[in-house]
Amino acid sequence: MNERRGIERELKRGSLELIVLHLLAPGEAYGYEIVSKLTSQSNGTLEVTDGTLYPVLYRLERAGFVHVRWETPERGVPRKYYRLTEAGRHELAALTEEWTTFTKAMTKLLRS
Amino acid sequence: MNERRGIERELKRGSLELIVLHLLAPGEAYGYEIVSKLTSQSNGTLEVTDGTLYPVLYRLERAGFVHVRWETPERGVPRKYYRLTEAGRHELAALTEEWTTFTKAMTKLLRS
DNA sequence: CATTATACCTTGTCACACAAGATATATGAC
DNA sequence: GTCATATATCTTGTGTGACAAGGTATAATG
Repeated sequence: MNERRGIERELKRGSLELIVLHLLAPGEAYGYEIVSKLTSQSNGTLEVTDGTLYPVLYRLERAGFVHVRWETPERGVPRKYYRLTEAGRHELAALTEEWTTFTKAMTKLLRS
Repeated sequence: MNERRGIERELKRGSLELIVLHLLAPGEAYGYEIVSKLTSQSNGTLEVTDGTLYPVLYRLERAGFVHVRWETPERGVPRKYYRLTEAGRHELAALTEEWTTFTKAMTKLLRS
């Protein structure tokens, strides 16, 4: 009881979209790949379940920030590849800016 | 239309409790005072409305992280003063740790 | 005396991270 | 052969918390 659910779940809010856009910046990637990458790195701090990621990707697509391409290999499960659009790059820049501003304000406060 | 609501609202999630605990660390304070302080400083980045803050304070009280004291001056509106408990100080330390870990992971990712 | 500032509280809305389910194919173990 | 695991996608429901928008009451100011 008293679960002590931690604040990581809340901390990710607003940051997750930025994380995904950033991961797509170097080139295209598919959903499962992003989940695996986030799970393996950063000691799981930025770990995300697939049930969380897929809605994010859908939102990004809906907003025009990513372009989607299906790839169906001769053997294997089809993959959905995501690639940043021009609008997506602008959004990435804007979110990075917002995130940095907020974090700087927090850091300044916590040091006072 | 297309409101572009920004991510600041989401970014505050999880951080706000930490902010309040931190502001109470030097000594007691009352709600309206905290709202004013946050509104005036940090270019409004960490600005909070009273409708947001009071529920936070209530949650902190409920969890035993703050102690509450009413002060009714001979003239003027009564104020509700909040002061950290020992459990509150531990929570402050724990949240600071969690926040720092998360932010470091994000910073590392964004630099890659 | 009407407005503004101080100081508190409540209700309803919205967004989103996540758990828990589901589907389908390929591979490896026994 | 079949049973489990890994790959890869998606959906539905739940809980949480920041906020808008309302409310009450007192003191100061023009």
